[in-house]
Amino acid sequence: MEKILREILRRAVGKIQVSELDRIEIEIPREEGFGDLSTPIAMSLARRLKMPPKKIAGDIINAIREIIFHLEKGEAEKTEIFDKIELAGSGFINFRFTREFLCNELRGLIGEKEEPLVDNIGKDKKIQIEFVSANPTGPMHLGHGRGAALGAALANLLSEAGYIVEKEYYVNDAGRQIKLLGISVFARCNQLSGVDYPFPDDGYRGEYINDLAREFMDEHKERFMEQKAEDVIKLVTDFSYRKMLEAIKRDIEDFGISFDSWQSEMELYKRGEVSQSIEELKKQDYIYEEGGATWFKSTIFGDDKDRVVVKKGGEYTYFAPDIAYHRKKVQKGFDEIINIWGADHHGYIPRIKAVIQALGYPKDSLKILLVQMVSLLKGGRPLQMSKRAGEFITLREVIDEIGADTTKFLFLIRRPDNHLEVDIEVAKAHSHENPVFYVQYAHARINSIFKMAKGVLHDTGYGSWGDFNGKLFNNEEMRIIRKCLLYPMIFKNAAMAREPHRITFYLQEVTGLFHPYYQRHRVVSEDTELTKARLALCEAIRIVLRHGLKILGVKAPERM
RNA sequence: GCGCCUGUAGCUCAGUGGAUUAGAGCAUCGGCCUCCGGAGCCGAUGGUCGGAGGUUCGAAUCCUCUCAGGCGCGCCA
Repeated sequence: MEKILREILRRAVGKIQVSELDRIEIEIPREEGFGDLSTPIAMSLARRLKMPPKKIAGDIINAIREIIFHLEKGEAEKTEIFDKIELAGSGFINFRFTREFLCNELRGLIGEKEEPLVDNIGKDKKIQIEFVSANPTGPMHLGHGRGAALGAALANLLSEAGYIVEKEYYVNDAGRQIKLLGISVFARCNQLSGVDYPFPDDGYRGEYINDLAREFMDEHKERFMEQKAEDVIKLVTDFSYRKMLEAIKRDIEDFGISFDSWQSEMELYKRGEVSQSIEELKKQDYIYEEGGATWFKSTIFGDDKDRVVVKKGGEYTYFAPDIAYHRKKVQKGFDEIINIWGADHHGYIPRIKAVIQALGYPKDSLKILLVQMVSLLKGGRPLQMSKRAGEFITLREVIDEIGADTTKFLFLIRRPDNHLEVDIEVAKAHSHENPVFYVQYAHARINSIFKMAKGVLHDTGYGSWGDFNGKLFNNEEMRIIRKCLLYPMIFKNAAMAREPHRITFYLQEVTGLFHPYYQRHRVVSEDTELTKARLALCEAIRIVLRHGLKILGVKAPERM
């Protein structure tokens, strides 16, 4: 429905002005009463043409009338497209489609015509999305979970939109945090065997550290006793980090998401890519020495200050492998790189963007999405978590409590850069206050309608319900059909904005129309013609629900 | 001190490169069960879009200042 309007507008605008227009804005009006679709294009043109918007809008409308007159004359079927085209407000053009046109579009949506549900806007462009990348020094927490849900949904969204997407997890398996994990576990091991050993001040303190220590002692007690402390620490560190990474991989699997690539930080060191990347920057004169340290001139690209890459002692900073990592991303030849980070890392953005530019890539080819914190409520009251004691609510606990599907949906219900509150009482509720349930229930309900309808239609000798009679639809049904037909546009906008939460919102809107409708009207009745029409409507809803839920990574249950 | 994010109905939040008469869900109040799943539905109440200026024919949206909350500002990761 958007496609045809866009084409008509493109031609109409071409008629009234010479220069090509880069963008034709088509909006979904705020209020349904305004029309099915609208365009503020006359107002955007007003400045350029130095003419009042209303005059331009009038000209465009006239041009459209001419175009569709020819269009309709040319076509054998002669379906009129617009029911109403009107100038509104200070220059909006509102369009309302005819019932015939909409029903025809509905046939397309439910698969009576060979058309894909959504446009290919990616055109095989390559995008990498890096997300989660939680340090393997502890279990995944809720923030990681939100990043995971977002990254996976974004990947679904973009690959469905025709992009080639790679999902990557960057494993911080080198560096101080891993060492600290090892020492923390080592200290606990000592305590287990009755040896007094100082626990590091900034060590990891969660219960899982004790578990790791116990596991290690069960498996390697003899080595712990016999070998030198230095060697044992190495062993413990390696053991602990592997166990944690395994645990994270299990969390991710049980959350129902997957990665295409696991990039190890250690490997970047081993293959010399860290030193190579700094050499490369040096050749381009972006590196200098000062105070015994090696600096990257990130200020050239707008960073607040230059950043140290090699410390005075000759050790690399955390930033150094990140340079190598982003160089690797660039070398892989993606058209766009998306990093999903916790919002507390926002201060890191300018220096990474600087790296991208120093490597000769445009600043905008790297997009960093920030994910804000998630706080848990129970019955409206916040659940306390004390980070100090190393105790926080893990993703696994929440999945076990409310299920992976519900968790994903709720993580995608808000814009990522807003704080999110999840009330687990609500999340567990099997009622309309639980938005996940409400949406899934609609799908299950439609399914059950179809199950029932199957028998009825066969009994009356009618096979397909695809040849429905659109004249039988009432206003409420037309409203739902319009909503369903907007899906491709919602999808496209969500994909272009890289914002999966728009799908979540849309799904709630569709189901918000369906449930009341269901309450008022029987789909399956003795009137076979009417039944067929209503089934077509249900099928349209079912299709958009399935598609949308698939993007979110949430099951569309046949029954609940 | 500097930087980033947020501030829209009692609560949680939409509002897509200004633009038509500010929206939704929940909560609250009042209704609805002969019927495809009541795990539901209908109706009502409710906002000077944190505040003040400015740009504009027009601002929740852009600019400046300001208030409040969160988060960052290491040769930590």
